[in-house]
This record gives sequence, structure tokens and C-alpha cells, in this order.
Amino acid sequence: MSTTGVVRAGSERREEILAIAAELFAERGFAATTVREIADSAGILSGSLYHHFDSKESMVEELLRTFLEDITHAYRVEAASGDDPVQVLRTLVRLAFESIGARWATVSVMVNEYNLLISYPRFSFVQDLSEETERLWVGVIERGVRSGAFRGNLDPRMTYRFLRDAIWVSVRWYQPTGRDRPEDIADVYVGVLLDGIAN
Amino acid sequence: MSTTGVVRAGSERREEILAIAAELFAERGFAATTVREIADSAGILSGSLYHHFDSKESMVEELLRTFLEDITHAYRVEAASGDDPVQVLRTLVRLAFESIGARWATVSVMVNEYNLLISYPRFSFVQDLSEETERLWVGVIERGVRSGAFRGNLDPRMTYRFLRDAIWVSVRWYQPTGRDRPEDIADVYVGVLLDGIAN
DNA sequence: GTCTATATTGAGATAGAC
DNA sequence: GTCTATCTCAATATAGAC
Repeated sequence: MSTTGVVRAGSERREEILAIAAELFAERGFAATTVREIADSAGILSGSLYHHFDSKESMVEELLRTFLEDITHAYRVEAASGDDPVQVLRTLVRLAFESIGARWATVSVMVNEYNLLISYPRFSFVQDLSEETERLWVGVIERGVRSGAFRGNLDPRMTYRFLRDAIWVSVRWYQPTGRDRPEDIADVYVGVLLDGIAN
Repeated sequence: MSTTGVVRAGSERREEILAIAAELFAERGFAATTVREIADSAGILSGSLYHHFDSKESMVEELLRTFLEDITHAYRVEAASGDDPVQVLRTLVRLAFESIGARWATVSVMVNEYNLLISYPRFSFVQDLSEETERLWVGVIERGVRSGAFRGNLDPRMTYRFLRDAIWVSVRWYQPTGRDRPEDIADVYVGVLLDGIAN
């Protein structure tokens, strides 16, 4: 797509700077990252950043909005696929881990800054899309309980949170450049979740 | 203990302020919390904080050091108990959830600020004690694999991380004042981990 | 699209009176 | 143990030249 001549809202330079900002936000935290550090890493002066972005906040907003809209869309499509719940759950987990592989820094920011960001009206979309995701995943687990694929005494909401938390917080130790492919990790997680670790 | 006349390093007022700071660090993040906000919540002026503490950093250091030393000690004792691995693992998970129940704010700070803090030499103890914890827990899982209690094809380190992440990140939604007791949540988590959710 | 130069604000921290 | 008063620095952001 980037090779077409189509006029786009985000220039390549803008995307480049956004990626740099995401890395810094992920490593040091949003509040602890200064616009000067972002500018330094991009090889420009801090004032020049404001040619591309209104503010530091608007950078993180753009990162999270794009990411959350994309992944929520993917969840929606998969949840509506009508496949059996075990398979759908496996695919949802894979989608999540693939998103970590593709956009590690942005996911880290979302995970690490979630509580801070949702306290600002500007970031209400974060909570809205997270809640839609919860409904989609819990729906799949409930379908699995009804179909008999999952245990009848399962608490779908707590099970979802257990899995969600374990997935997202793995950004803390997951190395996108390492030898573990996202889909392999996803399968380990789903394996543990489905059958447990007991003999 | 607080009713004795024994002279202690930490005055009650100091502990009170520390608890207030922990709540704010947990809710808004360490970097985003100002000393003025801490002072306001404590009903004093910002300058007065420095009668009790050297700096904002020393507040979070004291919170984390006390917490990590306490819980690591508890893990050590349990890991050395010689009970069967399933029981030890269950107790370790309960200890973790009980610590969330008892010191929710401090645990939140540790989870949320982990990556930021370990980048400063001053907080190297955080990483040291975390690594000791990992060795203890992984050791228990390995013992379980050898004894046949856990599956032979298990990756002990990845299993530990899966469980650790799921536990700690639950501070994001766990309400210490809610109706779920820490040990009940711990048992749900261990139940899922041991036997999975599949029928 | 970037630079120079700077405005403006708010942060952490300090000294000494009470 | 807290307050008054203030220092100092670093942060975000702006305006206009190039």
C-alpha cells in the first residue's frame, strides 16, 4: 500500500516518529518519556516534533486508537465465524500474540498505561473497545460451556481475565526478535488453559 | 506491635504518608504523581514531606523493598517445606494473592513500574528478589514434573511466567474490598492451571 | 520539514521560622 | 512536624526564520 501514489493522512516520516515514540513509551513509560528524547531519537529538535503532532498525548492516542481498532475488528470477524468454540478461542489467542509480535511497543504502552489513560475522557475509546473485546471473548467461552467443550462450572468472565492478563502482560518478557514465534507461544498458552498442567 | 512503646524507625505518621503515596502511585503511576498531590492527600504542604523522606524515589523504594523482602521470605519458607509440589504451588499462589489483598497498592506499583524501576541501579534489589522468586517457583514446578504430578512435556519457566503474570496483573481488576477472598481467587487460578478448562 | 530561540508552566527540592 | 517562601531545573509547547 505504501508504494501507491495515494495521498494519505500519515506521512512516512510521521509513522517513523510514531514508531520511535512507541518504543520509548514502552521502555520508559509515557510520563517518563520526554518530547526531547523522542526528538533526539528521531534526529531532530523537540520543536520540530510539533510540525507532525499536536502534543505528546496525541501521539499515544494515535498509536492506541489504530491498534485497538484493528485488533477489535479482527476479533469481531473471528467471533462471528461460527467455528467451534475451542478453535475460535485458539484463533483469538493467536491474534493477540501476533499483535504483540507485530506491534510490541504499542501493546506494551497499552498494557502499562491502561489505568492512567482511561482516567482521561480523551481516551474513553480505550475502555470502550476493551469492553467490546471482553464481550466477544466471554461470548465464545460461554458458547464453549453450552456446547460442552468447556467445563460446566467455569466462570467465563474470570477465565477470560485470567487468559487476557496472562497474554498481554507477556509483553514484559516477550522478545519479538527471539526464537519463539507468536503462534507457538499462543499454542502453549491455549494448551495449558485447555488441559492444565496436571498429569 | 504498634501499641508498644518501642522506638521504631518508621513513625506512624511516616507509615500513613507512605500508604497515601502508594495509593496515588498505584492509581496514577509513579512519574505522573506529584509530591504536591501526596502532600495534599496527607493534609500537609509539599515541603513538609521532606521532613519524612529524602525524595519521591525513596518513598517508592521503601514500599517495594519492604514488600519484596517480606514475600520472598514467605516463598523461601514454603519452597523449603518439603510438601508435595502441588500443595506447595497452591500455597505459593495463595501467598501471592494474600499479598495483593494486604498490600494492593504496593503490588500495583511493583507490577506497573517494574520495567521503569529496574533501569535504575538504586532498584537493583527489585530484579534480584524477582529472580530469586523465579528460581524458587520454577524449582517447585520442576520437582512436580520429576515426581509425575505435572506433565513431563511442561516448560517450567514458561509455565511459571504464565502463572506469575496472570497473578500479578490481576491487581488491575482485583478489588480488595470486594466479595472475592484472595484465597478463593488463588484456588480458582490453581484449579485452571492444574486441570485446564476443557471437559 | 527542520531549526533557532524562547515563552510558560510545573516539577522536585531546600532553608529557616514557628 | 508543619509552614512560608523560594530556588532551580526541566518539561511541554510556540513563533517565525530558513
